[in-house]
Amino acid sequence: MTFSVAAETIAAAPVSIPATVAVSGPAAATEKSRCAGCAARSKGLCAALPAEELPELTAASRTINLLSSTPVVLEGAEADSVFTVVSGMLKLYKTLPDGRQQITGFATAGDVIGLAVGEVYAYTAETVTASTVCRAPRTTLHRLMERRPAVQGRLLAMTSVELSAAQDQILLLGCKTAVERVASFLLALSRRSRPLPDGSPSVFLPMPKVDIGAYLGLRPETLSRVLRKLEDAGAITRLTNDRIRLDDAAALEATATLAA
Amino acid sequence: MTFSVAAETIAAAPVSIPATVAVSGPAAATEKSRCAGCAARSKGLCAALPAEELPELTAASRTINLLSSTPVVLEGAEADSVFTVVSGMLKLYKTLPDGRQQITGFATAGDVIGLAVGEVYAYTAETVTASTVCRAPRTTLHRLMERRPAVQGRLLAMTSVELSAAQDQILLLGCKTAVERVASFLLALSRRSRPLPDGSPSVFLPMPKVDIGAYLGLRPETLSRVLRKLEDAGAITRLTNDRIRLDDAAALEATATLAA
DNA sequence: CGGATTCTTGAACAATCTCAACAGAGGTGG
DNA sequence: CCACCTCTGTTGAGATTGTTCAAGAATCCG
Repeated sequence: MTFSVAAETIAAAPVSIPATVAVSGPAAATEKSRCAGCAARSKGLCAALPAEELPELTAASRTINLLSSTPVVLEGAEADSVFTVVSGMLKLYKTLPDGRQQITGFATAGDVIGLAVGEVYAYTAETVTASTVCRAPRTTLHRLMERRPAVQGRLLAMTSVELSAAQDQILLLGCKTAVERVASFLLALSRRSRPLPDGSPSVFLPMPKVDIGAYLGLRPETLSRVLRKLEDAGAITRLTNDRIRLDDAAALEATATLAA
Repeated sequence: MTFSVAAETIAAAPVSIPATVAVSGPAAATEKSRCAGCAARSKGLCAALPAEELPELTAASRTINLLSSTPVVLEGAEADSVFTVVSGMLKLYKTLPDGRQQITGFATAGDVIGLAVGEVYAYTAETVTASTVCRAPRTTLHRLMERRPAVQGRLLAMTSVELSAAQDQILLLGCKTAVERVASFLLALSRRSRPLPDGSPSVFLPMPKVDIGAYLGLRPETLSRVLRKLEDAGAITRLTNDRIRLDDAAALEATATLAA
């Protein structure tokens, strides 16, 4: 269940977009205001755009609503578009020839997807929940960067942060044990979440356990066992299937072996 | 291999530089020509600099010669300088409180070291062979980027390539077996090396086996066993302790389970 | 040439994975 | 609104991979 957003439809489609509920160009809202009223206006790359650039971007971009489990970019496909996540969550992953998959990250509102070094996408991006993304041609981004150094600067900053996160993940995958990985993961997520009404930190995990495992380099069975262990130790409580409360963040930090 | 971004120069010295063999300011060569004649002039960030920027860079930077096993930047220390590797090889690593180390990459000529997202370095960089690096104040790099969008663009490109490499490493650490990791590593290195006189590809491994292990998420014992296995299988030949010839690159590729 | 470090090899051990079965959650259709 | 079906998640037991510990060999450097 998703719904459409706005209006026009030009939409070239190099990457197939199955399960799309709606593609919207300019329509519902005033064309000129689509970007201005966007939920991601103040995030990611768009935050670096002055208001006067919005009309061109609005004209060049399309908002797309997607159901869950829908691929947005495919590893190896020609990289001609970039996407900004407006809402929802996507998983980014790489696949080995024999089918093994490694999730390199999860993208949420404001994150940019589809930046490629070469001609093709380096990873596949797929929605894990119903999501809204905004597509723009790669050329538009390039033009914008030439004209606005601030955009390039913002992109550099975002890429640097991602690189730093990737190196943390390398540390996690290369050195840490299963429990340490899970504890680190929960803590990292909790820093980006709002605490529960009662003040205790919690994390929202809309993605399936297999995906969390694929992100942490663990099998879902192992993840399940580790979560049980943490729960038995009183460090966490599984409130629902997709929400965990951190009862003892200090204990988690102790077992997470955070970087020095 | 990995790397960092680029650098420029003025020279303050927040990080101690033990074992320095020689620090050279403007002196050996004509001051105005030091950068112009630098071995890294056409590499990394410097490649994006027009000749007219060189004098300022030369004035702001210092060339430093270092023995092996010498730290250049320390994880957690104030990040006020950036370095460009002129020659030699450095290892970049992160350390856990209990001493476990994960090497995130090796830096060679042209690579930039010390770019930080925040106020402090995110990793330690240490020479693995005697090396020459060029130090510049972070502020000089920032000034240069403002004045020359091309420099920022180059930095973005380098960072993007690094990010892509980091994601490949995440795939390697998260999914691959020991043999697959070693085969992938050897192949990756061989792509950047010159083949032997007889035409067969080979790789130069100046770093100790422990470091290769720390890069691949393996113990040195495991690495040793894997190399023996590959040698027994006829895929490689260990010419010397630091040079391996790839006798059957196709077999290595088959066992490397390269990304799709 | 000698001491020390690095590398290699062996054997036992531990962590994680694999396989398999069951339980629970969510969605569908009656 | 409930029953059914399927997919996801959990749990157990055994198999594997890679690690740990320890000793011997090779290499490096002075």
